[in-house]
Amino acid sequence: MIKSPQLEEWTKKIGQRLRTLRHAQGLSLEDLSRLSGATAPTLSNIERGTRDVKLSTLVSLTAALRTELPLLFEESQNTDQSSGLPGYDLDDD
Amino acid sequence: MIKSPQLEEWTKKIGQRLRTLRHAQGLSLEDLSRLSGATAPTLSNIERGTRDVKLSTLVSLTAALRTELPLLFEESQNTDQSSGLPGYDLDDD
DNA sequence: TGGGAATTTATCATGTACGGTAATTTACCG
DNA sequence: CGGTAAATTACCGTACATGATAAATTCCCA
Repeated sequence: MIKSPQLEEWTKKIGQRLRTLRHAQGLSLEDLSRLSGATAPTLSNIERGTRDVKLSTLVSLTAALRTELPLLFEESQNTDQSSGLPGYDLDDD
Repeated sequence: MIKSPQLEEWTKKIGQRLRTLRHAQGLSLEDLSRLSGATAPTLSNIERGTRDVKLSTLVSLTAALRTELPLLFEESQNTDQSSGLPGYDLDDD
């Protein structure tokens, strides 16, 4: 895979946003793994921007994080759903 | 690949937008193939929404179409650069 | 500072996106 | 209609995203 600067920018930006969203909800990689179906190592790679991620993966991750896909691409956004969320019930799998 | 309704929505929406953008610039699949590096069959599949496309592909396509990646994901947008474009010079590759 | 949780890294297997190419079908325009 | 361009479909081969799992590393807090 030839990695253009453009692609690198996006993979990093998207990864950071996913991690921010996950942390904002107090989820570990394993938590999100359970919620999304992606394995923890895969999530780690994606959040660090080392993967050429597929659309299907982004869709399932945004669903698991209860956010919208376009949020990952918006130019300037407030990922700030900082603390008080409706809340995941981690026992409900 | 398990295809959720969500994913299907996005692949179709993105495909349609890409095709609209391409047509708006009077490009054939082969034209865009030359500009983007993706082959014409691949482009055909993506535009018809039959592919779980990778981020790198979307990045190169939006670059070739001289548009921005977030445009593919925006909720309501005007893809309407209908007719009179600055215009590609197909000889300049 | 010690120890468990969280994350990262490392393997291996599998599925599939994508390139390349050719053949077929469809669309368009005289 | 007929013919050419455009698009779709069909193969094959390769690369790599991802799952599954385990090991190593880093984090963090009592």
